[in-house]
Amino acid sequence: MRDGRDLSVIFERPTMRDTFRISYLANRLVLPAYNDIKRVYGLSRGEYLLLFCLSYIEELTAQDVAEMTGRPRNSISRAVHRMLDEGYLKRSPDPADGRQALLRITPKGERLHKRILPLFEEQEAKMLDNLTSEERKLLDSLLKKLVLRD
Amino acid sequence: MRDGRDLSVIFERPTMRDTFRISYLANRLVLPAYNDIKRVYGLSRGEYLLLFCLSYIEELTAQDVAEMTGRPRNSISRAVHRMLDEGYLKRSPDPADGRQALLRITPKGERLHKRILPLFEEQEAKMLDNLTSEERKLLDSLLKKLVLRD
DNA sequence: TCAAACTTGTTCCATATGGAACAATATGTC
DNA sequence: GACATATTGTTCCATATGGAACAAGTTTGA
Repeated sequence: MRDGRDLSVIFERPTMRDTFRISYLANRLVLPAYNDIKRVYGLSRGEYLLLFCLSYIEELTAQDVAEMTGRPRNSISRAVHRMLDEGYLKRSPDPADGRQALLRITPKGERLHKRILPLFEEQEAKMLDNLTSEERKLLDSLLKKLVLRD
Repeated sequence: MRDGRDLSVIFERPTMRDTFRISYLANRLVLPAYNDIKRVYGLSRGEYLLLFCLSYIEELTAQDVAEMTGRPRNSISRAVHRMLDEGYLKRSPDPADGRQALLRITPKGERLHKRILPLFEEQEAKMLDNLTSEERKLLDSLLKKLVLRD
């Protein structure tokens, strides 16, 4: 930045304040980790999101993951194929519905996920480290209300 | 989603909870509006961000915008050229530093921005509409702390 | 029961995107 | 003053990304 100009006034805009702040935070939280993941493990965002979702919910369809993450279905589809090839996921046809398939993470996938998680946790910790524990609880409950909204 | 399965448990993960929530909210807040902007006005995200920043701070360099938004410099550079061509921006060399140029929004750019803003405001209002005004104030102050952190 | 409407996952394609290298200018240091 | 270092904006390029159309399967409803 040239001389001492303070660009952070952008966060004080009268409208779109929360939108811009949240979007900015998301970038800061997530992009450095995705870059590392790409560089070190060769995974794209969609591929990582698969690991992420399946590490917490054991069985999901591609469509489920698309809904949970807000990514388009074709991105997820592409990612599923990559991850199957690499042996991080396995897939079985759903006996109850011939259109869809059930995805699960493999032990190899779980090991990968365990190595990746700290990258995000580090960013999150950095972001939160000037909040008191009270404030963190507040933030947590407010965010929860927002995400469960729709 | 197949039958009544509740995918929202993903928001209760023990780690990366805030990261995932913030990232999810950012997607929901911002992607629909960017799609509309692309479809209706033909502007990409980078192009819109230029309007956004320059509608609030009257004079900025491309580098300033890159820092404020967290986007890479080449994306901004590309956007600047498009917006100059369309007449939404004007640029003048910085007399004090031959490397950089000073950007300003034109009246045409301002009119465009005024038409676009409601798209975002609508999303933001929708997101916030189940928070009380107390909670909104709290959220506002917490987000402020977070964005000013680094 | 059967056709229309919808859903899932996929492929194709056009475009958005960001890293790396570069030229021009500025700054620092001796 | 001059050489090494840093910064700005740019171009080039390889890749990520998402929309649209599609095939296969499922649901709906007369």
